[in-house]
Amino acid sequence: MQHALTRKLESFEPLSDQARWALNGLVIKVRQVGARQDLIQEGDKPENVLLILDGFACRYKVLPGGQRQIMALLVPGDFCDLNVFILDEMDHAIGTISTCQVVDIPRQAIDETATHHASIARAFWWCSLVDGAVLREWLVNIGGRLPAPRIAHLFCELLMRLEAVGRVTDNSYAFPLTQTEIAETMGLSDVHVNRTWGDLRVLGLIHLKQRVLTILDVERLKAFCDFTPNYLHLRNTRWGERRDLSWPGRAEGG
Amino acid sequence: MQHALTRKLESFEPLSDQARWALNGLVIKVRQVGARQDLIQEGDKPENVLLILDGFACRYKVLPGGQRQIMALLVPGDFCDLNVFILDEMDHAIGTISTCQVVDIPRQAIDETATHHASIARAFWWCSLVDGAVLREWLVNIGGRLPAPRIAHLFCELLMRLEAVGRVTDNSYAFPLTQTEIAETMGLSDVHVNRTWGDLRVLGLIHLKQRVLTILDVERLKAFCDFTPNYLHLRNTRWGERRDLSWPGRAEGG
DNA sequence: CGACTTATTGATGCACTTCAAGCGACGTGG
DNA sequence: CCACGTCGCTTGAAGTGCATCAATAAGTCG
Repeated sequence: MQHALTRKLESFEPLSDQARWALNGLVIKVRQVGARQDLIQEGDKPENVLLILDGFACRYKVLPGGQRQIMALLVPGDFCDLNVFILDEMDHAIGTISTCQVVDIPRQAIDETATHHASIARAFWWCSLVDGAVLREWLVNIGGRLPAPRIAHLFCELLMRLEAVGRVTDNSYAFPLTQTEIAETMGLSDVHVNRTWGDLRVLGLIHLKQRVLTILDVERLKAFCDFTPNYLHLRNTRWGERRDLSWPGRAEGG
Repeated sequence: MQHALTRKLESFEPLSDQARWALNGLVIKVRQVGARQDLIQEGDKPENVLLILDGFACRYKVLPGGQRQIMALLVPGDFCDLNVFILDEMDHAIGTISTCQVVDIPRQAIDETATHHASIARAFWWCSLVDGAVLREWLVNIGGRLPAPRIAHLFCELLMRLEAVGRVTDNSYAFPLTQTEIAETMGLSDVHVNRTWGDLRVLGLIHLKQRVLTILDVERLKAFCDFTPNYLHLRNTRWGERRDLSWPGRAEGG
């Protein structure tokens, strides 16, 4: 079975067998990390690139008041930082939310793979750009949307991102965040997240049981929060419009 | 006089004369754009990279309710999008705030310059990474800080970013944003921005006159909003800690 | 089973939004 | 040259959405 990274990259553009094989070559040294552990701390200077193979992690900063702000959720197939080594040191921390399977990929291996496979280099670029786009959408979400659609938007986004890596069945996916952690990502109090959550439940939009979230009515949830998936730039999935780019045989260096 | 881009890149690492010369070669086809004009619209597929040489611009999205959310401020030396052409189309718009001088740089020219000058390629990478870091800090700002420190933080960040491109004198810089535009970046109402602004003024922290903002007490303003400049990853300016890389005589062309 | 974390609910208060009106600066046209 | 419109800033008043504090219930892990 192909792992999350390959699936994700192929939601951008198809890969040759050689490219897929090269990607598999990156995934050695898998390790298991428990929930709520730091993978990287602020001030670190990581030499390896981290890849999340399974589980949820997050980027976060802690404000002087002690409150934590989560800035991004990392799901299977997501890189922690493809090119941090250019910077002097990490300006934020990365921690697990659930138990995670993490891969340490030497910087050199990334570079070499990208050099030998133009399609992978392009796909890595695409990852970085989409990460930025997601971040911008989060800013819009927090800055501009009311609490209920704000939370709903997160659920919609995760539905699509997890779908792209094969982690969704029947509009359900594993959702390990506590309400407090949702509050930390959404700039709300945990109490208010709870009440808003209740509203969404009453509206018949979502259902949560044993850390599995089910979207009861995808279209209604999307309409509820004005979810527009263009910022995820998926084009090769059932959500992304499949464009007629008709790759003329991809010219893949193999 | 060297332009903003060169200055900015040199706040990351020093450049050779050849590299500086190559950068100058990118800056042809300068055009003037009036205030409050769109440079790029959502859905566009730009072929050129835009560089802001002078003035303020912003990234923004418009929510269905009609409200605008500004997601980033672009100041002299900032690229609009170094690598958008990998994506299918723009997921947000870019518009000017003040009158701007903009350069259209063909994608090919960017690629060639980066290929021939490793230091420039690295510096371009650094630009992208810092853009992301700024975006994350904005998320923390909007999600976690109260209105007064939130606005103060913006002023601190602009002070340093503009300082890096030589647009600050005596802790003053041109500040063309209206209070409504500040509100649109901060996720606040314009009325509340006005009141909060008044608070900052009463505290003796800032002073605005004829679109020139003066930070009256930089250290106090920084302390007020817990400003930590590490996320800007400057190391070659008077703010960034100068690391003992021992450049043999700054090679400051001037 | 007992300790601890997570979810839920109530009560209280204030920070922020919204609506609304007035003011100064600026530009335009009669 | 002054009347007028527009735009940005300022201030007031009113309502409420969200945070905070607090206590209980439900779930989870040893």
